[in-house]
Amino acid sequence: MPKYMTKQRKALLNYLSMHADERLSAKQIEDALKSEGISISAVYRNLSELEREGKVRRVNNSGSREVFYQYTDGAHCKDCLHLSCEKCGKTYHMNSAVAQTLIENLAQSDEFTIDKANTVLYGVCGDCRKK
Amino acid sequence: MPKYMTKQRKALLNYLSMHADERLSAKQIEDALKSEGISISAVYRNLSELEREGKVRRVNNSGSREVFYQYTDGAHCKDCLHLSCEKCGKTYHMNSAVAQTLIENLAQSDEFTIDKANTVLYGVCGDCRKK
DNA sequence: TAATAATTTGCGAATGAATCGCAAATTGAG
DNA sequence: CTCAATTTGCGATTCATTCGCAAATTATTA
Repeated sequence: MPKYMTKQRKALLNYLSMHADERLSAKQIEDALKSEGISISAVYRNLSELEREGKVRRVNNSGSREVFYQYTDGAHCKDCLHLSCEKCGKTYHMNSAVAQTLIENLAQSDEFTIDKANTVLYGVCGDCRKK
Repeated sequence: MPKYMTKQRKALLNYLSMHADERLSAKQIEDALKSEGISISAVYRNLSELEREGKVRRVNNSGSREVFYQYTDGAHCKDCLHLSCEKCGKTYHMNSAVAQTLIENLAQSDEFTIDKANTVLYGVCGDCRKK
């Protein structure tokens, strides 16, 4: 969709690809790219663009107004539910049979169609639990 | 926790109990109670208070900054996951064996502990699907 | 019921993320 | 290299939420 590959966009894409599946705030990104020379407006504009293209997803903890962005390659995300660790913010991709069963079961018995793209299960991941 | 039962708090509680499990924005509540005489500040303050008491829950769609409040009696919410309809905003309480299995399975195989209080599955409910 | 102390209210100001408008700079095609 | 289209950065704006504080309300005690 973007017509011109500017240095700001290049820097952003580069940074995002280094941090796939992490939850990053706009400010965090701006700070990280400060040295490359990028304004907060450009950060927001490009993130929105990437969101439209389906490469970036906006997320936040339930009930919070604090928004994060996360870059996903997308390839392996077609059919999985997402788990988000409340401690470290990392996203895990779940594509187990159980998840599938849950989704199908809901569709049939409860007549509720899960929107996989927008559903995130919150909790604490194994790594963080051990600490 | 509140010491004094003011008319504003009474009006708010009354309104909320009439709309249990619905997602209401602060503005929506303010508008509805305008005639009773309540300021937006009082709406926010009392909602926060109720949230601290566990009677109100803040929610929003993933990635959105738009916050809603929903009143829950809480009694039947101990062990269920929540389904939220993206069309009508209604919340459904799911306590099926499948959900339980999903949660236990994640805990064991993936070592991910679901935070039931903060997890909402998004999708479309049966009623809205039919339309 | 009147007096009093504590709490809560409403207002207006302050905050902070995100968006907008626009002139200036950058990009890439020819 | 030239030029039109696109993107940038800045500053102003919006909008939900929070804050500070004086004034009003509440409940208690006499």
